[in-house]
Amino acid sequence: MSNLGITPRATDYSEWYNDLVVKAGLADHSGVRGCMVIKPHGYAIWENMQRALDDMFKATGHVNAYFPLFIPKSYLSREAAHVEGFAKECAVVTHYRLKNDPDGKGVVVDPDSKLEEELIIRPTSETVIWNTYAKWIQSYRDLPLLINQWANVVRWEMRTRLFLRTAEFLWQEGHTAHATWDEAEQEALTMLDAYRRFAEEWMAVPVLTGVKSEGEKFAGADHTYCIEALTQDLRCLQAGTSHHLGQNFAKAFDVKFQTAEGREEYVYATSWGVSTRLIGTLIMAHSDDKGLVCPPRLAPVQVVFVPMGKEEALRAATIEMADRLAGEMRALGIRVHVDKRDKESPGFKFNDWELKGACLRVELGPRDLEAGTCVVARRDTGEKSTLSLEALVAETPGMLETMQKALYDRALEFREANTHRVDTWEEFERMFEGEAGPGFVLAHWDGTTETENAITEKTKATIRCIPLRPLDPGDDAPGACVLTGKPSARRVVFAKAY
RNA sequence: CGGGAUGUGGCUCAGCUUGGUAGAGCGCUGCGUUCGGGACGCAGAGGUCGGAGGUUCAAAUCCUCUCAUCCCGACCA
Repeated sequence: MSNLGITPRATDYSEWYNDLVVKAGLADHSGVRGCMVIKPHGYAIWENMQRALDDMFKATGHVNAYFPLFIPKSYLSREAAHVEGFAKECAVVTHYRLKNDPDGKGVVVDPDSKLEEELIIRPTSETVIWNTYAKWIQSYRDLPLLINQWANVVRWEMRTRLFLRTAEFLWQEGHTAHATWDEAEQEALTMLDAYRRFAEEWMAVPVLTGVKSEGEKFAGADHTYCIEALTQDLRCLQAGTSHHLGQNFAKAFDVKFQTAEGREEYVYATSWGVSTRLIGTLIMAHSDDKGLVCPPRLAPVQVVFVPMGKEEALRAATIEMADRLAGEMRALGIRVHVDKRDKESPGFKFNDWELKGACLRVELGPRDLEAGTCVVARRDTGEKSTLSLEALVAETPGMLETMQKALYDRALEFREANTHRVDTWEEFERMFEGEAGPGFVLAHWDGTTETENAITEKTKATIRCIPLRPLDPGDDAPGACVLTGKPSARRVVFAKAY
């Protein structure tokens, strides 16, 4: 009995998160340290995300390609700043052969198979890609080069959380080359905006867009843009990044092109990515103590039918009706499931599908069949309504849209209620006291890394971003740094980060 | 990489102090009764107690080493 249900959020938020991910069948811990198994139900969310994002990339002129998993060690040494960022968490391949253990059972690494040059499992692909682009780019006519890849990457993390931080994760990385600084800048901003739209329109998660401070930016970038989401436990979750790499990688890999005027110049670059972490973001934005609440546009199961009936014949009749209606919904492109399990009671199925995040549940019993009606329950509000069977299919898309919008509105309201403006150090410190985060705290900062570090050391708060647009017109007015009192051009966003 | 904890059927755990040849609940399989908010009865299957050494007539239990996982810190999409 005690293993029914999940830990309530109020009891322990991270236990709740773990329970939800595992019990809703999204992912599981694997036997491999730091790595998770993404289960079919979780992978289905990822597939829906991939489809939507990929369409956005294609619509902005990008094409997909695939680059190697292995990176020769020498490549990584080419761009110094970038190495510094990743060196501590790289998996390294040193041998290429196993042999039977001469002393017993099992296999051992064959010492004779040592690689002359070790291979690094990509923590990100800039180096392989720029090594390749150097061969592809000669003329301004080869630009811009707009390529994306869907891939796995490995960062040897010490502490892992399902979806949020694992040693291996799935993501998408776009890598583009441009003739001018401005064009690369435009690209970085375009993709940032694609991420923002994806978060808002598909995930129903409002995000802040901004630029990272020097300390928080991608090592190797000139500057880094990001989208930042707020979780239910009032922490900040970086959901996507878009980097203007300047000419850093072009210089490191000698990627030059000839301009129309015949001059030789280094190209300008961008890279941008989002990962399976988005699934964690989604969960922490909308879900509740009953389980997953998934925005309809990404939900693997948008509608679930629970047919019921005491006697065999009645049950058969409700199943038949459910199948018919489900067929009509599928024709409209709705993702439907008919739960025909015989051994589970309707009550069990209700709870089970709430756990798994089906958006709408259609209860179909003998009494409904007789009356020509059904009961529809909405996952986010729990609200139940009785609909006629004739109206059901036609009204479903509208109900899904309503829920999609309601989730966004609720999340936005939540963020607004948890965004604070703070002007004194006393108040700032108080906000970050205790375990729970305070949400977003907008405060003035003098712009120096020293102050940023000092604030983080004192409060555990980090600068999540410098907003591109003020959330409130007043946020862009000059003020005095919350710690040092030195001049500040605008408010920046502080939060406790995941 | 530091500090703490835990490894016993698929899952959650008891047994370990005081060594004597392995248990419960859930899940699973079969049959029957059930079915509008987490159903029930009966009958079954399933574990060399994380691994390797050691002590002992005898080890899940005691000792040593090792591996793995989880929590708390430092680091991170």
